[in-house]
Amino acid sequence: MSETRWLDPLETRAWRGLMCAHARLVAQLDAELLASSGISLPDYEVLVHLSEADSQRLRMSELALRLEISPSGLTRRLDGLVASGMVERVQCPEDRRGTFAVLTELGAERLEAAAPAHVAQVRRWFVDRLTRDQLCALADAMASIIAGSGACSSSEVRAS
Amino acid sequence: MSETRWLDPLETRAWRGLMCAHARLVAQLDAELLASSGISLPDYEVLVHLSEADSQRLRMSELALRLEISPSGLTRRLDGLVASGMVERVQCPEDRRGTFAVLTELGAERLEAAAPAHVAQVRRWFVDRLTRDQLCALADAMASIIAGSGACSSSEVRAS
DNA sequence: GAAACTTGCTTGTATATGCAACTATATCAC
DNA sequence: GTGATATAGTTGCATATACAAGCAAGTTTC
Repeated sequence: MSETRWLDPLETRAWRGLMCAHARLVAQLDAELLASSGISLPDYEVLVHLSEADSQRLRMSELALRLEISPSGLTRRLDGLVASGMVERVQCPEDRRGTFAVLTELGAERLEAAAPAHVAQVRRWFVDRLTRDQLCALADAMASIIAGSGACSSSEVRAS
Repeated sequence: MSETRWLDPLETRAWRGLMCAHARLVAQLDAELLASSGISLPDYEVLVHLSEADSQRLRMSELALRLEISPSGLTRRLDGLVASGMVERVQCPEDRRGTFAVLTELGAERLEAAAPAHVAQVRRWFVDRLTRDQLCALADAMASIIAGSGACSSSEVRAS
């Protein structure tokens, strides 16, 4: 075992900065989204993915991959969204084990109502703090990390 | 209310990329750390912060700020670390409401044992995927975001 | 210096989220 | 086709984490 190569100051700054910035952004955006539209950030992300999908529906397994959460986590998250009428479960006709999560009319409306304020907050706390070059460098850097990490749900980052 | 200015492709790529890369990194590193040393990533972070502090101790409130978690979350996290003997609680003599979390001998040993493998994994999944320029751009970008967001526990990012 | 307020931490409670086990269906091997 | 295996999703259980309320010790106000 060779001598450990510790992180130098720049590496540390980048690593801790990433963790800290993420925590701040998520806390801020979740709180604001909940206050402005009564939808949590995780729920919002479900709605966004469904709204972008063909026929506004995705298989549970595919949705879990895109959201980076466990299947069981998604089951429970969907329970909540179904209870509030924003999503429906529809059995997949080709594979009767499978279930589609389908965005409802109400879900689409709630999303449409929530989105402008949320996007404005993403701008405020994230996009507007960075130059165009920084955004580009950041996007490339994140793509490298994602490409290096396990099974990349292909559509995760390239989409829209 | 003006027309919503949606995120353009680059902005979206940066934003989603950040969320996705973070999720991947945390999942990967937590699993590996737990497997290699039986310490969870959140616990490891507590140990790191204490090890870097003067006299290997920090007030609960300060530690919670640095870790970006709630006071109650820290109380419970510390309960676990105290139970496993890696941290002690010591009443603050100047302010008897206050408590110091103090790294124990055992905690320092466990941290020292865990650190090399963990740092190697941070290199593997994060540092090594980026060029020096990317690391620098990332560190600066994250610093801008953190500076823009609420009360920055001053030491969070500049330290080490 | 006592009442009102603030601060530091913990505890009650609610919600979230993952792993492992389970059920149901599909696919493969022969 | 029947048994073995694999896959999709859900559920039991354990753990995590936050908010709000509570308690104890400082601080301020008068």
